[in-house]
Amino acid sequence: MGRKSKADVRKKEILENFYHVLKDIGFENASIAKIADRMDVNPSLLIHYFKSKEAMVEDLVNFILDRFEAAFSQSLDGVETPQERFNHIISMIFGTEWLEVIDHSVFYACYYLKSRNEKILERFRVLYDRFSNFLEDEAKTWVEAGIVKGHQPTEIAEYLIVMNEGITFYHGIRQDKEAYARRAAYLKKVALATFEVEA
Amino acid sequence: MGRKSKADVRKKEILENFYHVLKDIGFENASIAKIADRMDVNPSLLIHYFKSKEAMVEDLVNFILDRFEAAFSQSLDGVETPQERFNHIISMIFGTEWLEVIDHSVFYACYYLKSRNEKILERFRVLYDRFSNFLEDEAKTWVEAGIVKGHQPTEIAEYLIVMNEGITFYHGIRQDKEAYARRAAYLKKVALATFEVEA
Amino acid sequence: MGRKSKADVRKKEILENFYHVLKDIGFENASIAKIADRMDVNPSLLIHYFKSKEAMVEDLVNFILDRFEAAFSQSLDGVETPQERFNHIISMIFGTEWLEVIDHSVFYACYYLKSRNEKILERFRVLYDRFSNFLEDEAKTWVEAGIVKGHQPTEIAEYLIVMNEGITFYHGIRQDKEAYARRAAYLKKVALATFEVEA
Amino acid sequence: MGRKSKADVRKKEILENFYHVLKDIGFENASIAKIADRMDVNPSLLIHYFKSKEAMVEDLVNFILDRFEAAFSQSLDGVETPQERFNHIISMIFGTEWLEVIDHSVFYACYYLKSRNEKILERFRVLYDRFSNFLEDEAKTWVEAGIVKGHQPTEIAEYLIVMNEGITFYHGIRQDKEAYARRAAYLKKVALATFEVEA
DNA sequence: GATGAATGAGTATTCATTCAT
DNA sequence: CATGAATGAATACTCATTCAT
Repeated sequence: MGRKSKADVRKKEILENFYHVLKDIGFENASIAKIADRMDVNPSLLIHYFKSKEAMVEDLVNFILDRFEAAFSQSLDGVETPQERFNHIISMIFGTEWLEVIDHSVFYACYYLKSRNEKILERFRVLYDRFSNFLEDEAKTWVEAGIVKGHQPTEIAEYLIVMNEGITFYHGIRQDKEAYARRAAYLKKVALATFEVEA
Repeated sequence: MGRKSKADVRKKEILENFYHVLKDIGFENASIAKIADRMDVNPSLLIHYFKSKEAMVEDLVNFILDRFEAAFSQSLDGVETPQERFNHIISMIFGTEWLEVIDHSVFYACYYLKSRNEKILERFRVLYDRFSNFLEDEAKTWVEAGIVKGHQPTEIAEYLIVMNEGITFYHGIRQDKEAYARRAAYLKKVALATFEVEA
Repeated sequence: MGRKSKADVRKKEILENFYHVLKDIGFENASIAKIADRMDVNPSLLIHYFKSKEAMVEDLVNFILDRFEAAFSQSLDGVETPQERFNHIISMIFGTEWLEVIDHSVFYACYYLKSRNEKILERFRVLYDRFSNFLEDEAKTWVEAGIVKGHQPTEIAEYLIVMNEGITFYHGIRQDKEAYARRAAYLKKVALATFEVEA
Repeated sequence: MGRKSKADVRKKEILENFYHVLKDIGFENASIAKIADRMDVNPSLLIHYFKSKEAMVEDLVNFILDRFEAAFSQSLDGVETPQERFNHIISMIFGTEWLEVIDHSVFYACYYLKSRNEKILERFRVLYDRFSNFLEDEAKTWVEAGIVKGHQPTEIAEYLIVMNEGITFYHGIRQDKEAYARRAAYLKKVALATFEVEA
């Protein structure tokens, strides 16, 4: 009902290009002119669609965080039993595909921006609220099914999020695929032990 | 012959001001002119000392990461037995004083910069190498003293770092002191269980 | 769709002002800001049209050398017989109107620039190629009509150019109208003798 | 009597470096800092010796024009009979060694400057006065010796100067050694014919 | 919907220069 | 003699933005 207006398509296109400019030349060098250059259009066209750069940045954060959610929920499509879903989610939390959804540098640029812009902070909160609620809901089924023991669903959710963020952050410095794999494997093992999961 | 060099003192002073400008108005709004304004000196003086803004940013990262190290090692001064050191370090990893050493927004601005500047990345590596080695050395004494069981020193070090970064990152979004305390307490409890520490 | 382009008109206007700034305050003092000041517009408007100062300078050289050509060919309009054209051209080569087309100081600033900018050098080459070819073509008709004797058209062309440049250069130092006239008269007489022209 | 003060030596050294900076990066990019860089000294030292940049530029022009005179008179050392001196001077006027004394770009930068600085103009006048007087004196001996006929010494001097400057200027655009040689040979032949010199 | 003109504030950096040491 | 601190004005250029077309 109500197909996307041309403006929405154009805006998405612009954000796509914005993302790539950020990836290519960095947050500090990105500008409306550079994005327009990349798209071969006039800079004022971007202002026409977004009113201001700030609004554009806010929309970009939405755009990027949406991608995260989409990638996450998409990859769980069709996975149905609690046990399967548990395995799948654990694999993702300690896995590497995660990192390829959004460029590391762009993601942390957005994360930084949350400290400077209330709307962006709010958007991050929504994302992590949803993520946390989602994991909590999942954890309930795991507890009920006896897959994990001895922990509250809320606790499980937070544990997984913290682990995931910690690994990602650390990997940003030690960009070594093997070390990442080794570290992730160890932490996954620890997590399974913590939740008393049987091998 | 020649005028006495004030470079070291002056540079430090400039970096101090740079840090506060970043904290106050953000990375994207900070400029040489703004720092100079704050110091009531001429902008070209900053260039005189640092040659370029890029060099200045690099030095700033050093300055900030040095502070971290200093704060950490200082707080352990005079703590001597393995047991006491273990308690102390665990308290810091899961504690809150950590967060007050450097402004959250400034820290993540620096973290972001590492993706764009090889020298900054290297500086981060050095910091985490040292941190990791330090924790590893500590962990050896804990293992030897039978305080922690069933894990390699390297593993223990990485576990603690990942936990600490994950909590910090997450707290950046959920800036709620009570939630932080609850979460940290839970994760600390889990950590102690993982390492089979007796209460 | 889009706003009507004023670029050609505006660019010419800017170059005109650039020329006058150069004439008034010299190459070493000329700046985008000074030109903009003179035009009562914003400096960034000049960048808007020329992209960079270097491009602007290149266009200025074109603009100035175009003027030379225009002045030269214009002054020959309607002069038709070889003999009349010969007289006219000799008058110009050894004449003074030449000097008033472009300010001496600006011309030599451009000439200097050719050593530093390949495009400008090329533009000078094109000018002198055309000038030389033009004189050669004229010289052919002079030889055929028996006006000049004993020299190849190419030689005649180069002789005249060298003479003209030499006189101009020398006059730059000895800025004395009478001395110039005397010198030019003498050299013209010599030239006519060289080419065996009957008085 | 009175050996050169250290200041004089140092000043010469600075001018030497100034000249090379001009040659390497051009008049528009040269600065006191760049010269000091090249010499590995402090910029304020150059000001210490020359009081201001303008004075430095003026001294540079002197320095360069002195070189010209020195090169010219040196090359005539020991050449004694009028006929020999005539041959020698004609060779130089139409020769190529001339061009190698001072970098073309630097020379025309100085020539340009004469339009902007009265002292520099005056220095050029002195040079060409001397040059002209020198050639006039020589020409007298040539006339007396019957080597050249039918022209006044003053005329001969001016003819030679104009020719020389014209060739040099033209060569700046058509930087082709062979074309230069051909052109110079032709103009030399014409000059000898003009002065009725017997082969 | 899209362009290009125009602005005005801002950027980092360079400049010549002065002065204390 | 020489250095380095410090200034203040200037540089080309980029920025986001507005507005007319």
